[in-house]
Amino acid sequence: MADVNVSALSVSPKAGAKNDDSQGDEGIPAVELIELLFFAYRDFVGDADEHLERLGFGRAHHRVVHFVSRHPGMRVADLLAVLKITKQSLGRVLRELVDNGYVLQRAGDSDRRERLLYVTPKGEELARQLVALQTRRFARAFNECGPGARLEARKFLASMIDSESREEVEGLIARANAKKK
Amino acid sequence: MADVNVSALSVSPKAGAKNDDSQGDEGIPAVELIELLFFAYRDFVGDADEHLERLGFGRAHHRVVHFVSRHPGMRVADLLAVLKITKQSLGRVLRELVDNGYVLQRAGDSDRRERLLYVTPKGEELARQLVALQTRRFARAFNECGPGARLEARKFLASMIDSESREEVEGLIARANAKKK
DNA sequence: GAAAATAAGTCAATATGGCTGACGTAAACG
DNA sequence: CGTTTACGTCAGCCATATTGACTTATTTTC
Repeated sequence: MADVNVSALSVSPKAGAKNDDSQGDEGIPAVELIELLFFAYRDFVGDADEHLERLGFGRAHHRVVHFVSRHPGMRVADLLAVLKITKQSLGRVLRELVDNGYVLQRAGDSDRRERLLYVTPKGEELARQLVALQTRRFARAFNECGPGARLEARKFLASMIDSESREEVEGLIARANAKKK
Repeated sequence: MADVNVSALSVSPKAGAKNDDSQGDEGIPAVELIELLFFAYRDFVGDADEHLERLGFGRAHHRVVHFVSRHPGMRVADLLAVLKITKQSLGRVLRELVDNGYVLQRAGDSDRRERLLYVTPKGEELARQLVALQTRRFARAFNECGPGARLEARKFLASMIDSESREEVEGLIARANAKKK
C-alpha cells in the first residue's frame, strides 16, 4: 500500500479522544466503520470473484445462482424484485447461465406464462462452493471475535438495512430456510 | 418484493436447528449473514449514491473524494494502492473532480514529479455530507442494537478483512485519525 | 553528466453490468 | 374478445473497470 508516512499505529479504538465514559470506549468514529465496511465488503465479494472469473462469470451471475439456489422455483419477476435490476439486465446473465447449464426454466403449473427458475445440480454445486468460500470468511472472523459475535453481527447487519426493506429481507431469509429445511 | 409464497415468517435466528447449546443461539447459518451483508451494503452505498447522482458523480468519485479528504496530500500512487484500481481508471474520475473544483493537485515539495492530492473546501464539504449520511445509518443501527454493539461491529468488520491487508487498513485509519486530530 | 528508474498522464480498445425505450408473444383474466 | 400480465428481446447509452503502449517530467544511480 506504499507508505504514506507511517505513524500513530495505535490500533485500539481511539487514542486521543475526549471520550471517557467509564465502561466501554464507544467513541469509535463512524468514519472508521465506514472504511472498515468498505474494505470488508471488498474482500468479502473478492472471495467469490476469483472463483467466478475462472468460469467466465461475474458478480451478476453469482447473485442469480445464489438466489435461485436458495429459492428454487422462483419466478423471474421475483428475482428482479430481489435484485432490484431491470429485466434487460437480468436477461443476458440469465441466458448465459441457462446456456451453460447452471440454471433451468420451466413453465409454471398453474400459470404457464411464468418461467420458474431452478438451478441444475451443476448450478447447485456452484452456489454451494461460493457460499462455502464466504462462510469460511465469516468463520474466521467470529473465531477472532469470540462467542456471541455471530449473533451480534446478525443483529448489526439486519439493522443496517433500510427499515422499509428489512421485513422483506427477513421474510426472504426465513422462507429460504424453511424450504431447504 | 412480490410474494413468493409467504410462509414461515419466524424471524428469530433459527427455527428447526439441532443447535441447542445452553445459552445462546449461535447457530445462525452463514448463508443468512451472507445475504444480510449483501443487502446491508447495498443500502449503505445507496445513501451516497442518491446524493452523488445529483452532482453527476458516481461511486468512483465518492471513493476518491473520501480518501483524499481523509488523507490530504496523498500521492496518486497511494490512492491507486488504496482503491486497488488502475491509473487509467482513476484518470477520468480524478480529472472530473479537478475540473469541477472538488480536488486539486500540487507538485510535491521534495519530489516535484509527485502530484499531491487535496480536496478543496467544496470537496471537503461533499466528503463531509457523504460521511454524515452513512454515519446516520450506523447511528440508527447501533441505536437498535444497544450499547456495546458499536465496538462489537468494529471488531467484526475488521475481522472480515483479509488478514494480509488488515494491518494496512488499520494503519490507514490510524494515520487519518492522527492527521485530522 | 548520461542512463535508468519513477510518478504521473494519456490514447486506444475492450469488457461488464447497469440503464431506458420500444416492441413482441403467449397466456390469463374478465 | 379485449386487456393485462409475464417474459423476452432488440437497440442504444452510460459508468466503471480492464490491458497495453507511449509520453513527459523529474529524480536517482552509476
